[in-house]
Parts: sequence; structure tokens; C-alpha cells
Amino acid sequence: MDPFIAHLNAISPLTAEALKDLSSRFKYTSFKRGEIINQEGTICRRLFFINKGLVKHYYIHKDRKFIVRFFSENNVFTVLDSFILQTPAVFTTIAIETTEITMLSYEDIEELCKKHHCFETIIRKIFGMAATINLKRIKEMFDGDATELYESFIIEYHDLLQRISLGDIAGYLGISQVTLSRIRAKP
Amino acid sequence: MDPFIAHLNAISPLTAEALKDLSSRFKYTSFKRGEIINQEGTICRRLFFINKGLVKHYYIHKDRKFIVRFFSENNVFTVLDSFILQTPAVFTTIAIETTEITMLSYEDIEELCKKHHCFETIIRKIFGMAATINLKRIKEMFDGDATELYESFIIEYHDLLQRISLGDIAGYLGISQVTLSRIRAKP
DNA sequence: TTGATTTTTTAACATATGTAAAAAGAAAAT
DNA sequence: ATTTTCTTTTTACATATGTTAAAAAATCAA
Repeated sequence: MDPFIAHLNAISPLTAEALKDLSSRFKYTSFKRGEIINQEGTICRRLFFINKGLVKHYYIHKDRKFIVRFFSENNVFTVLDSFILQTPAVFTTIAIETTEITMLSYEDIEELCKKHHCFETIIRKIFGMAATINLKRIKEMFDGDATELYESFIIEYHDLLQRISLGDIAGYLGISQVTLSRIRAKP
Repeated sequence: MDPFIAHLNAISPLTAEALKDLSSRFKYTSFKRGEIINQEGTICRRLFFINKGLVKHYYIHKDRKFIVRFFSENNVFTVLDSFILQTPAVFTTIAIETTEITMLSYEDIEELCKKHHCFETIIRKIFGMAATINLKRIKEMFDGDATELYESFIIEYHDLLQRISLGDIAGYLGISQVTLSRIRAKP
């Protein structure tokens, strides 16, 4: 079974009809390491599912690079605000590794939501989870000094650690790479 | 027309049937200044709509008080993660002013979502907006030194400024009240 | 292997912000 | 009006973290 379908179906079951309608709208693509998936300033018109690979959302502010979030295989992602409001993205999305993707357009999502109640339930839950995850991140950003941030990052992103550079980790934590090195250096 | 109904209907139109079902489930209550609406550690079982008043989500970490968000009249709120996952809240919700509320229980929301596609559409959009708002806050927290944070706060919360203490503003910005005073002091 | 490029660490210095405590000011209570 | 309480500002000091630059280590290409 297609992993994207399986993923959605696990969130909330799809009717046979919705499933058929849904699959017929899938588009497939892939991005090489370093390729831009969605550029800051352009509207994100798709919802993505990662079959394989690793992606980051980031932006530059005053010469510092901040990483909003990483997404890896078997996860849905989009540039949330840009997708929902259909406004220009304030983040750039880029492939950290070669990444294979299945996607749905904004119009397809809207149509599927309208036609299939079961699909709208899934999107409702996905957005709810996204809101929850973002809220958790706000709390983390408040809580910690850099050391704590790094420690919880290691736990939360344990399985991705080897695939993410220290520069990117620093960017995710909102600290300089120098600070990150200092933290790692101390016993 | 009931302001909560008007609010929901403006997000996405309700059918007459859904509207009737919905209204019959409303519960009303109010909280005095300083009263706890939902205590940290208890599951938040309701979605709230503020008819009048002002509320904050906060939590204590290492003796510092962080304010996650303010909510004022004509807005929906809940302890998002606690409500969605029905797990104990990590924030306390408290009334800053005397606050009048209309509310729906978790079970009612789930039932309304199941019975009325139009209602699920509304909740989908509310969660989507919540996710977007939280994402925006993450970006703000990254971006700014304390001064910038304060300046954007003044703009964003302009109409609530007189109703929020400087201590609470500092808590929202994640800085000490001393730092906030310093910022306000300089030309 | 060797050289080139990228990533990570280390050093020196400047500064923003936290902590603690006291003073000043405003609001509430009697 | 006077006292009490709460809020805000100010001062002095300690420290975490940013910046810049250079060195070291690791990775990649030829």
C-alpha cells in the first residue's frame, strides 16, 4: 500500500470512494541535496509527503540562519501559513538529502475536503497536531538556556542526529554555532 | 445573534440544522479577575469563547513566569494540546479580568464534527489558524532581541496594552521585568 | 595519496540580559 | 487621609551568549 495513503488512513479511516479520488490526484517528484522545494516569497501551493529524505524550513534574519523545523520520511509537511492562507512564504524549504515526495495541490485538498467528510477529518487532525507541535516548540524556546535546548533536541531528534549538521542544529536552537560547540565541549 | 455563533458562521457557514444542534449544547459561565479557568495538570475538556474579558495562558519554569498567549473578547481559545490530545495541561489558564464565557465540551465538539460536515470545516480552519499563529510566534521569538520583541508586541497587542501589566508583558516576551523597564527607559 | 573544501572547535573580547535588592510611584483598602 | 499592597523603575553585579578570527579536524575530489 502507498505509504502516504497508509499514513492518512491511520489518522482517520478513508472511505473507498475518498481513497480512490485521493490517489488519482497524487503527483510525484524528487529533490536533490540542496535543492529548493519552496522559496521564501513564493506561495506554497502543495501539501507534501516525504517517502524518503530530509527537509528543512529556514529563514535568514540579520545574517543569522534560523531553522524552523526538520521533516523526514513518512511525514506530511507544507509551509503552514503560506499554504493555509495562500500567501507568500516567509521561510525557504530546502532538501538536506535527496528527497522523494508525493504531493497534493491546495485546490485538490480543498476539493477533497469538500467532497469527503472523512478527508476533512484527517486534515482537521493534521492541523490540530501541527498547532500542538508548534505550541510545544514555543514552550521549549521559552524554557531553556542553550544547554537544555540542546539536550532536549538530542532526545527528540535522536534518530536524525547523524543526518543533521551542527550548524543546522545551532540554527534550529536559535544559538550560534560557537555556543553550540561550547556546550558540546563541556563535560 | 449570539456572538459565538456569528464568529463560527463567519469562519465557514453553518447549516440551519448544525446551528440548532450547536446552540443547544452551549454552556455559559464566568470567572472573576484572578480565577483559574484551567489548572496546569488537569485536562482541558472545553473549547471557550470569550464574550467579554481577558485571559492568559502561563506556566512557571525555574521561578520565572512565562506567558504563552493572551485571549480577549470575541475569540475562541482552549489549552490546545491538552484539548486535542485530552492530556493534562502544561499551562495554567487564568482570568486577567472578569471574563464571560460560552463553551462547548470536547465530546460535543467531536460529536458535532462527526454529525455536521460544515462544523468540522470550521474546526479545521480554527486549528489551521492556531497552527499558523503559533508558527508566527516561533518566528518572532527567534527574530528579535528584547527591544524588537517589545516593539512588535506593542503593535500586535495595541488595543490590549492598557489592560496588561508590564510584568505580564515581560512574561509574554520571555524577558525579565527589569529588562523590559530598561527598554522602556531608553529614548 | 594529496590538495581543496567544508565542518567543527577554540580563543579573545564585547554586550545584552538575568538576579537581587532597594527606591519610587500608583492603586486599593480601611 | 493614611496605611497597605501592588506595580514599576533603578542600581550594581554576574554571566551566558554573540561576534570575529584563526586553528584543527573531517570530508570530498582528483
